[in-house]
Formats: sequence, C-alpha cells, structure tokens
Amino acid sequence: MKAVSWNVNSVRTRFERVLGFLDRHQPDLLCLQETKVVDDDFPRQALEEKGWLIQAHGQKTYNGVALISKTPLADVGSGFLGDHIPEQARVIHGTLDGVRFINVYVVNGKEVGCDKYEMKLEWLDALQQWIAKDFADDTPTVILGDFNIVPDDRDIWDPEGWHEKILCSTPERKRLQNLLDLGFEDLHRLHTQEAGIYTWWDYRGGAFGRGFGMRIDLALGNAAAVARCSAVEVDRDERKKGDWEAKPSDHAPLIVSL
DNA sequence: ATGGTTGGTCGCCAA
Repeated sequence: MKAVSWNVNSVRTRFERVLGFLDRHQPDLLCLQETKVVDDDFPRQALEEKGWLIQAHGQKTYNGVALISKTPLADVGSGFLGDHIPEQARVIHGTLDGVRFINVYVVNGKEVGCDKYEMKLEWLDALQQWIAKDFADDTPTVILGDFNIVPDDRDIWDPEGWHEKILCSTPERKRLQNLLDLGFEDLHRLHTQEAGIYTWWDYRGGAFGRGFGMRIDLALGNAAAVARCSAVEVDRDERKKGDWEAKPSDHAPLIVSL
C-alpha cells in the first residue's frame, strides 16, 4: 500500500498539481494538509470523476486536512478532544485495508516563547493524550502529516543557526518524543540515517535552489506499521519550479510504502 | 534583528 502526506498550501490553488500527482502515483491514500477551504467548497468534482473519494475537514482561510482514496475508508473521524484547545481543523483519521491513518497538521508556533508557541505545545500534549487514549492498540497505525518539528540536527540545513529556534526547540522535540514513547517510530529513520533529506523549503530567498530545507513532514508508525513499512521517500520533483507559472507548494509529498 | 514569497482575502494575518 502507498500512503502519501502532502501539505499543499491551498488545495484550490494547487488543484492541477494534486490531480497530476494522483494520476502519476495512484496512491492508495493521499493525506492533505493546509487545504484552506470549507468542506462545501472543496474542489470535489474533477476528483470524483476519476474515481477518487474525499473526506475533508476544513475551515475558512487557515488549516484544513483531507483524505483522498479510491477505496472507501472505515472509521473516519475528525478533530480530537482537547477541552482548552480551540478547534482548528488540524486532524482527520480513517482506516484503509486494516491500517489506521491519522493525518495531522501541527500548529506552526511562529517563534519560541510567543502565544502561538505555547499553544503549539499544549496542542501537541492534547494530541498525545488523545492518541494514548484511543489509538494505543495493536492495529497498524500511522500518524503522518506536517509536524512542524525538525526531529534532529540531520534534518535541517543549518542546525547551528536554528539552535533552539522555532521548529527545532527542545520543548517541541520533547513533544515529538512523547508521541514516539507511545510506541511509534519515525518511519523515515527505519531506512536511512542520512542527513540532508528535507520535505520543506521556504518560498523566500530561493531556499530550494540553495538547499536550505528541513524535514518537518513525518510518518510515525507503531510496531505493526513498522513491520509492514518498506520505504519512505520524498518527491522533491514536486517541489521544483518547472516554469514561471508552475506554482509548487512549499512542501514536497512524503510517500510511505507499507 | 533582519527575512522578503506565497495564499486567502481585500488590510492584513499566517506560514
């Protein structure tokens, strides 16, 4: 089975690229983040004409997640319980061929110490508690999406310059470790210890061309998922700017084979 | 300390 995570930075602006990606790769499941559209306005028609089924959980302007597959998903749900956390359309989950997928768009946090950063830590705590309560079983389970956390110094172009900065701070990495401590592994690291494999490059300053990237899109699997996982790959070509109007997302798709 | 680009929406906020 092939499952993909991709922060598309607006599904409407990126629609032709999403269609092209689905045609080329034919994944069993595509998990989108930052769809930035309410469910009623999700561009369904051209997808449904090609046999794709859509489960969307969106909001106006910000955030938004969706699951796209040809086989119907089981046990679909969106959001999660976190009493003090405002609902921001950041999570949708479903089960395909016995594998549970939890698609997450983690709070960015902007800058260490600001209100959004504190909210990010609280949100990650609530996510961890929710997964511990509802999903800590033997069902093959993958938590995948835009985590907005760089796992370690191999995963960023300038670890010294970003030391304890946003996406790299110890409290954020501790929250990622708390998720792993529930029995999950970073599936990417099952297959390579190489440094310099990234999934996101800033639009600004020609970051992609200069190699200024980070690995912040992750797939975490429990033991049953680890046993099935044969490969994790980044589709860097999708991030390239083919011509002046190609308009890539700032994230590349993460392709998980299991 | 900086950023200087993109998207949604239409003056900015968020990433």
